[in-house]
Amino acid sequence: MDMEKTYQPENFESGIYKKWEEEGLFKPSRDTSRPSFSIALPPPNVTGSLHMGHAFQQTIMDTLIRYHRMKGDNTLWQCGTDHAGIATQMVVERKLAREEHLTRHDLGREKFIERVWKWKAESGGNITRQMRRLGDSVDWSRERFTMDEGLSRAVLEVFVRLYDEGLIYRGKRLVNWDPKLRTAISDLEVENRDVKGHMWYIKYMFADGVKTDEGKDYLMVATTRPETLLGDTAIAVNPSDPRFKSVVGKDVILPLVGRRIPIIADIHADMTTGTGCVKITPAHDFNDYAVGKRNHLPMVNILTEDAHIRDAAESFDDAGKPLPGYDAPIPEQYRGLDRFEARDRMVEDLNSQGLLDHIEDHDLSQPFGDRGGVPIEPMLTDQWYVKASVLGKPAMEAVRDGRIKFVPKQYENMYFSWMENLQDWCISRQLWWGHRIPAWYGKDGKVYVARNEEEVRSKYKLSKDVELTRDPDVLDTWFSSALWTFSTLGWPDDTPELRMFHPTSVLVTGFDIIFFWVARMIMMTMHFIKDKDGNPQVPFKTVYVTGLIRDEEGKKMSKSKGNVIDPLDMIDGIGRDGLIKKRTANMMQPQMAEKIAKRTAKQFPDGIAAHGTDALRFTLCALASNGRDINWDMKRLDGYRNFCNKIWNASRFALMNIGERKLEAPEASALSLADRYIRSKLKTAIAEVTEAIESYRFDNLASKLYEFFWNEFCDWYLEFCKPVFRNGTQEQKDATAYTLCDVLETSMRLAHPVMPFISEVVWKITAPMLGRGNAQGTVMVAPYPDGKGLEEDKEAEAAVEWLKDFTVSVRNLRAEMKAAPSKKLVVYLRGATEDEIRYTTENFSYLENLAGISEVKVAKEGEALPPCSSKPLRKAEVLIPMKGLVDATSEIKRLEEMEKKLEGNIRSGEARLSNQAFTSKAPAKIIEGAKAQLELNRAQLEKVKSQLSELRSI
RNA sequence: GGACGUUUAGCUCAGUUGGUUAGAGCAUCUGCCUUACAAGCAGGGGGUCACAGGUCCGAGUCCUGUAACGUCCACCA
Repeated sequence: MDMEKTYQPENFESGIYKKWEEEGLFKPSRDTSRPSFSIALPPPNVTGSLHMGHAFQQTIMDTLIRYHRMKGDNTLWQCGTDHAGIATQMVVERKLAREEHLTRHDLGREKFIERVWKWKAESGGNITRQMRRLGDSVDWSRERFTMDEGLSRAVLEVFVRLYDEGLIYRGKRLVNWDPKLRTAISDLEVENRDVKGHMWYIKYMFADGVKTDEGKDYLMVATTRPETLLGDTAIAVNPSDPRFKSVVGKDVILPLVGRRIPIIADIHADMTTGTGCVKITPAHDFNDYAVGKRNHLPMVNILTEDAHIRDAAESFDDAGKPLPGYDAPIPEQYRGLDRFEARDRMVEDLNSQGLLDHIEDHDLSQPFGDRGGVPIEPMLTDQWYVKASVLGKPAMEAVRDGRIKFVPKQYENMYFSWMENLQDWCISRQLWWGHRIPAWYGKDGKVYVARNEEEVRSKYKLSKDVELTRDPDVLDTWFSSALWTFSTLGWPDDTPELRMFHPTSVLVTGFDIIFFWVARMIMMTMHFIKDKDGNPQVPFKTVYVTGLIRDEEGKKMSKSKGNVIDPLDMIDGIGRDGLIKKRTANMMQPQMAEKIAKRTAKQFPDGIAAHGTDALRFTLCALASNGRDINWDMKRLDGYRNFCNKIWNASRFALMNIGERKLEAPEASALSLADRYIRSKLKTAIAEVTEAIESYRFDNLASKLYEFFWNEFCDWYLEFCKPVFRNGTQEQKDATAYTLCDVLETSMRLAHPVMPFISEVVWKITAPMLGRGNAQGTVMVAPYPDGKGLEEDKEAEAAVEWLKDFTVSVRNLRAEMKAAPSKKLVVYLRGATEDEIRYTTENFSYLENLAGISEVKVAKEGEALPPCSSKPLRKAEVLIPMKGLVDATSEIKRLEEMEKKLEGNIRSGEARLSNQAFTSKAPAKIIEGAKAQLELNRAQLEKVKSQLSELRSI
């Protein structure tokens, strides 16, 4: 197999993946004698596309999966996609509106759902294609979709069981209502945004001629939502507020409406806020709802489901039962108006009637639906709820006692603080795309819950002629996601997979869905899945929480900001115009397009170059510092693409020098110093890399691989190999060839979890040369390096460290003397130890090349040398005759600077060591170190001084 | 209002239970097309570790406080 001269990943990555997949290598071994390792992929939106966050998380998952697979574990990466209720429905609705000018209501439920399935079929393959390009080794044969038959069965099962246990109930309550999507949403889906608004001060006139103690014939009420006054059913004052004590129990006249409402005393009213009087609208405000319940106030709903003023209000009692006797008329002029239009009209009318006292600017944080993007409206509706408080207790316990660990740990705080005051979870959605709620209603409104209509009739003993209608609502998407770890493994059946792979090993996800998903998964799983002793099983043992990937300025990547980069464009590259087109297509605010196009053109004048999958994955790992958001940096990606290129070329070097042939392992005695050294370093690198993976430090994993391969293997070892291949004996050549190939092959296995493709290419060439091929012919299932068979060799390391230091000293001097790189130098070494002299002379062939020298002369102490430029090296000294290279004056100047610096070091060292407190309290090791350092500095100073006096005497 | 996080070189970030003179990549400067690699090689410059106190022989690291930025939660008549 030939390696092309330059690294071009696009030529081989896709082909390699295809082969792996075709050969079924992503499936678990099912070898139960080995530990199981499993990850459930957080299911991406089925019709979505891959963004940087996915690429990041999936890289980490794939790295873990590949590592464990190579270790021989029975490894499963369970994948699949989510139906993403609201998101997907919205996309299809928008498409429908754009292309056919239709709403879903025009089509009707059945036809609409057909369209969604069609859309899924068309675009559902997008994200899985992208995952393949990323190299994800997921078991595609087990791919699931949350609305599959199997998973839907799990959803039904869970719902029915929870209902039968009394943990799911239906009730009329105030919920967060999205008027754009016309559905209830959970409190998690509400996003509070700071907006500039107003506070309106409105006079509510007393009925029956009542006056306050101050003699006013009205109560002043401050509100940010004047339009809701149509639904007011009381005014509240604080029970201990002296200003209003005398009017409690009296009535005021509701402005614009004329209805009488009572003044009540309730602690909700704060004497120091606003005017002290607060209007109570139980059907349109969460606090007021609580006040209404406490005081048994009627609740008056004045809004339609798209937040227009109703033609006639609906009245309920405090238990949510219709209250036809309560007459809450809506003045004709407001009927049918949008809520904000109605506000304007009413404020105008209040003003003209002299009931508007004044308006103040007011900053408030307003709730918005995170999907629909419009202000949500608290709305009185019938919804289904999960009693989260009951399920929450064991879920909290599992994290508290360590059965589930968060990495980084600080996210546990976030989890606890949310779990501690867990609200019941509203699970019904007034959508069409999703799992339909398995509840049926009789004509009398009675509720029956079972897996299907047939079961309802037998379970509740209903005869055939009882008419039943099914609840039209669907479940919150997160309801089915919460079952993901076990529903994908075949639950409610007791499958071998469930026994083998549950609990899963680790969950990799973003902090933004800890509440939405992680917490609910823990609750549901622990309630339904028990181990063989009947104890609740956790869904996963570790939660690895990733930060967000932001753009280079630290801004969130979003379509509307036009700063998104598709991970695939970094892999395969994209031209400038293509990138601009992508970023400005289908914009919600087309006016932004021009700005985005300009910025993009400026930032990427030549588009984005192809970097390959391995470089992208390596970069993502390198940037994955624990618990931090990542500001994406293209330069890092460039740097790591260069690293791939380095691996490529080092491999080419090896093949050029060895040739593709079978290699025999040499006797230990045949190994050169460099061979011993690199084997020793490799052993350390293996230990460090393994430790990094095990502790989820993917940044360390990347930097250890990088350091070893580039700074040790390439910068030094390959250079050490050159003279051997040029001038060595056959035996020396063979030993070095073997070591070179061995270390390269092992490095590829070490790197494979992060860089699956380039490691495959190089491994496939090198492994057979060493007799390490496998039946499948892939590094994917080759054993992960464990360092066995490699020896730590302190002596070789020490010798090579000396050779490196020596080389660096000579290079330093050469640069300072401005000697041409091509000029071979004669170098004197003076004052070295016996070992150091031996290292130098025995390995002169290495130095010749690395330092560009023709001869090393070992000089005795006091021996007269020609005038030299010199540099202390440890306690010895390296000298190069300055003749023709540098004059004495500048050399003296350089040495004087060095002298100054050394003297400074010595002074501070002496001060430290003469400090009683230090010598008596610091550990011996530190004191020894300080002494050695001082001694070294003194020796070096002595060298510098004598050299100085010698030069000055010329 | 409550909680958490961040602040280290021009930029993006490491820095372990406190221990000699604080690191990497990129950028920058100098010199090199040296038969694996110019996507490279060799060498250099660049830091009051946000600020103020404290503990300690010793603080980037521990404690207290301050500031700026960020995130989450709660509240908002």
